[in-house]
Formats: sequence, C-alpha cells, structure tokens
Amino acid sequence: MSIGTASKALNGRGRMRVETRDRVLAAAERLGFRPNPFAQGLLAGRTYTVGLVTSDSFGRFSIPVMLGAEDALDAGQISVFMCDTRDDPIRERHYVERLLARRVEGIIVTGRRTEPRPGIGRDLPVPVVYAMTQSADDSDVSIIPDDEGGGALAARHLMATGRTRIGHVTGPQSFEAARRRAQGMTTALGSAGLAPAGEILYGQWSEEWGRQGADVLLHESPDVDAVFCGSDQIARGVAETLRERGRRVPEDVALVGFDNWEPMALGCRPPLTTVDMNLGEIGRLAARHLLDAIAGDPAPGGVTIVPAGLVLRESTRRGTS
Amino acid sequence: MSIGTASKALNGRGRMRVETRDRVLAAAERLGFRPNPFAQGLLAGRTYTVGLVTSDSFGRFSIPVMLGAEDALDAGQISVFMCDTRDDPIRERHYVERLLARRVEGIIVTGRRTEPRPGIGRDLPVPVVYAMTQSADDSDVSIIPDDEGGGALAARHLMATGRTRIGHVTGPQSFEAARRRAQGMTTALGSAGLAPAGEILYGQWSEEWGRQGADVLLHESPDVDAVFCGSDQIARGVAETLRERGRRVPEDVALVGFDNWEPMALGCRPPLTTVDMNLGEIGRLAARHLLDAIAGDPAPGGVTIVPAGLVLRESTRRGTS
DNA sequence: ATGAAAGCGCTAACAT
DNA sequence: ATGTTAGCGCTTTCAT
Repeated sequence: MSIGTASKALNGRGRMRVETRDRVLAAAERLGFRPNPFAQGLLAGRTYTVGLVTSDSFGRFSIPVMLGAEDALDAGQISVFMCDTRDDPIRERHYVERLLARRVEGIIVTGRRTEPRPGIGRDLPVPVVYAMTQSADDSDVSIIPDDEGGGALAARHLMATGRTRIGHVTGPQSFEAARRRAQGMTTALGSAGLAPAGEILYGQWSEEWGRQGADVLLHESPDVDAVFCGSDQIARGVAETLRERGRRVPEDVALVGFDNWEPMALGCRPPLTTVDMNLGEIGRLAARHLLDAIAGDPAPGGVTIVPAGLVLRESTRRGTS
Repeated sequence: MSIGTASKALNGRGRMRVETRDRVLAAAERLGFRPNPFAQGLLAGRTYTVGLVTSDSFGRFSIPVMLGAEDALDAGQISVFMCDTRDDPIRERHYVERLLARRVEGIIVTGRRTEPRPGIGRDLPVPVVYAMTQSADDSDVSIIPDDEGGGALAARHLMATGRTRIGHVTGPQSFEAARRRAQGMTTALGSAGLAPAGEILYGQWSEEWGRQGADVLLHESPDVDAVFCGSDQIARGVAETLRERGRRVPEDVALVGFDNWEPMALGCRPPLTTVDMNLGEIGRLAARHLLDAIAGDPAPGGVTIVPAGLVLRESTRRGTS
C-alpha cells in the first residue's frame, strides 16, 4: 500500500474502497500512529497555535481571561503557548520573539491594569489582541472591562434599594480603573439629582485602607447609608470598621464591592454584593477577535468594552429599617 | 550564494570566510528571517515543547507552581502549552491526546489536592511529572508540599514563643492535607510532652468555619493561648472571633495560618504568621525532573516532598504578657 | 570555502 | 481505486 493512499485514508480524502480505508485506519490504530504536526505544518503553512503573554504573573485578573480565551480557542483546535513576563519589558520582548519564531498565528496580551500600555511591537507578522489591558496605539484591538458602567450599576442598585447618601472608598487615583468607577457612580447619582456622600476617598487597593477610609467617611458624613467600594478587599475593610462603629450592614449601611473575587466577597460579613467584570467574557471575546483576524477578517482597531454585571448578596439586602 | 551555505552561516557550522558569514547574517537581519521551526523540528525530531495540564483552573495553587516551572523550562528554551481541564477527566484525556499529537517532549500535571489521583495514562511516549498532586501509580514521579512538616513547623514556632495550649482549626478531614497538617502538629507537640488543646476541629476551608471553629475551641478550652489554622482563610475567621470575644492577638492568643496567601494573610488583623509551601520550588523541581527525564536521565519514580517555610508576621509576635 | 543534493514526514496533484 | 511524484524549509553530507 502506498504512503499516499494511506494519507488519503486517514484524512478522508480521495476515493477508495471502504475496506481499504478501514484497513489503514485499523493499522494506524494498532501502531499508535500520530501524524507529525511538524510535517503537516510545514506543508500547510499553519501552526494552529497562538501565544498568550501576561504581565499579571498569571494573577487574579488574567486567569479568568485566560480560561475564557482557552474556551474559544479550543473550539478552533488551537493550542496556547503561555508566557509570563513578570511585568518585565525585556522578558516581554524575549517571549514575543520566541512566539514569533515558533510561528504562532496570533498573540493575546493580558495585564492587570487597563491603562494604555506600549504595544508589544509594530508591524508584527501576526494579529495581536489586548485583553484586560489596552494598547496605546489605537489601531490595535483592545478589550477592557466597563469600569464606568460597573460604577453606575453599583450606584443605581444602591439607589434602587432606597439609599441616598452614598459614599465611595476606592484605590489610588493614579489608576484609571479607580477614576472610571468613581466617574460612573457620580454620573449615575447625578442623573437622580444626587451627589456622593463626602469626598471620593482615593487610597490603596487594600483592606487596611478600607478600614481607614470608612472611618474618614463616617467622620465626614455620619449619616451615610451606603458605601460603594472600588474593590472587594476595600469593601471588607469598610465592613469591618462599620461593624466596629456599631453600624449594621445592610440595615444601616449597604455595601457594594468590585471584582467579585469570591474568597473575599463570600468571606465578608455579610457576604458582599459586588460588581463582576465578566473577565471570562473578555477572554472569549479577545480569542474570537483573534481567530477572526487569523481567518483574514480582522476587527477594526479600537477599544471594546465588555459590560459588567452585579452579583447580589446580603450586603445590600433591602433594609427593614 | 547557495542555501546550504547560508544555513551554515546562520548556525555557525562549517568553515567559511568571516566576510561571507557576516554578509549572510546581515541579509538575514535585513529580511527579518526566522528559521521555520517546523522544518527544523521535522529534521531534528525535537520540538522543545512541553505540556502543562492543570485541574485547578489555573487557580491559587497551580499558578505559583506554573511560574516556577516556567523559570526552569525557560532556561532550556522550552515553550509550554497550557491546558486547563476544569477537573473534567474527559477534557483531560482530550488535552493529553492533543499534547501528544503536538509531540510535546514531556508533560507536567498540576492540581489543587495532594491526594493520589489516577495517572493521565499508562505507557505514554513521553515522561510525566506530577506537581502539587500525586499519581496513584508510584512508579510515577510526584512532587508535593510537606504538609506534615509545615504543621510541625507551626507548632514548634508557637512553642518557641512560649505557647503551650495550642488548638487546631482546619479543613475537612477528607483532605489528606488537613490530616497531615494536624498530624505534624500533634507529633511536634508530643515531642515536647504536649498535646493539642481540645479536639482537632475539622470543618471547611472557609472563613465562616474559622469563626465557628474558634467559638467551639474557646468553649472547650477557654485557656487556649495559640491556634494553628489549616489555612489562612480559616485563620482570618478565627482572628475575627477571637477579637470579638475579647482575646488579643497575639498577646492573649497567637495565631498561625497556612498557605501564605498574601491578600488574606496581610489583610488579617493582625497580619498573619503562616506556613508557606514553597509552591514555586515545587514547580521548579518538577520542571527540572522533567528536563532530566527528557535528556534521558529520569528520576526514579516516587514522591518528592518539598520542605515548607514559615513567614513571620504580627500574629505570633512574642507576647509581653 | 562554497555548492549540490538528499531527506526529515506529510499532502496534493497527477498518472495509471 | 490506487500508485507515483514533487515539494513544504531546513540541515547535513559529500563533491567540487
């Protein structure tokens, strides 16, 4: 039997007797034959491979993104080379070079900050999509969460449960995410003729800051009846201080976090209502855009914003007060 | 210029005038030439590629392991295909098949439980190393953390700071990790003629259980002066209850956690002394074993235990009492 | 010091 | 319906 015929049998091409085909299939099975992807790739000029570069040390934000991307890519039989840059530009260049040398058909770049960042290179021979981070070059495709919408969502939910004196404790003002969330909240309150209770309290992304920030807020606006927090960690700190100062959550003060980081949100007392950025969806979308681009149908450059959702838990249960 | 000569120039083989070599190098640079790894691989019979299969959804435990592995593999110019099985055996088979089809030279399997698990397949054509999980087949190579040693470390540290009535609140007894940590602690106490304060309290890996468990412990052993917790999450719950019951940490009761999960351990009041499993080292070791096996020098099958360390923070500062 | 040619494993086009 | 052949891009031997 010729080798060419065997190839056809395995791939279901050409015409041949079923018996012959079966014989080949059986033999292949018996011998544990696996086609050499290098030979196939050499011929086809394709690798069915993409690279995923993260600067988040495979952290809390990039992982759900990766899982979403894997979902979408797996359907296309695409395998993923993972590289973690440890936030080091040198490593990043190194990995991008390596991925290109391996002839990946596209690259997804993820991060932990949504701030625009320098692209990974100009005129790369393959399409690139930025997920959960944004390229400074707006001819690139970037997919980011809707921080502003998330802030608005939180504010509207709090108003819907009857709160009107809503404070905000969040991370450093140097983070675009923090500014956007605050903006979304302020705008939503404004639409209802309200304003935030007290100043927007910018600080750190930590529980410790949440504890301090809550004290500041209680001092400035003792009649506050809700707090929207820039992260679940901050919210936990706020919850703790509120309790220690004798305010009941949610009866006296309702609380909304941000991230839906379950170990934090569920460990909180009470469990935390929080904004979910739909990171998985960001990853899936990034992967789909990449697949389209690989298939020759690139999305126009620009930023795509994925809507956030709200996960309801005890911390905003409608008060009986 | 012949194509063969160019190849020699690029790879530094054969004899030729420096001028010729330089000319080739310059041209390659100018044209952005990258050798096709498929053609190279086809010839060399190597792929410089390994697979990493995780059943932890790239979670908290497998990620540090992955980073460690990447360290070690990167040095060998090996790229990594990542696959997440979502803990689904079907997906796992599928991915293992795919990795083998891609001719990875080895596979690392990671998980989130140290319990022995069925291997990913018998008589695979490439070496396999299990990291942070253990193959039921003890001819396989497995690298796991030292839960027992970690428990002992915690107990000895507490005794060294003058504690003698040490309780233990931990996760479900169905977890080998929980049983081992308890065993390590009990043995270490026993060597000093001590026994745990009260029963070992098995429960859940959650803060909520930590809060409840602390109440049980305080009720059974009101004079307890230290608590070793099976996880940082549990420790946080315990810390909260202690504080609410008027016990100061560390003055009245010292506290040790397990995992060194920084967002939890640092957010705790006070910051938590905790056992670190050295997950990065587990990953590095797994990768090195895999590289050795690929190089034809396989480690003998069996379980390698990586020692744990203790990270000191406020929760065990020597009391002034 | 350089060039020519074979062959890695596979598929597609063409010949039988 | 099956066999034959060329060629994907590279490295290596061997000839010049």
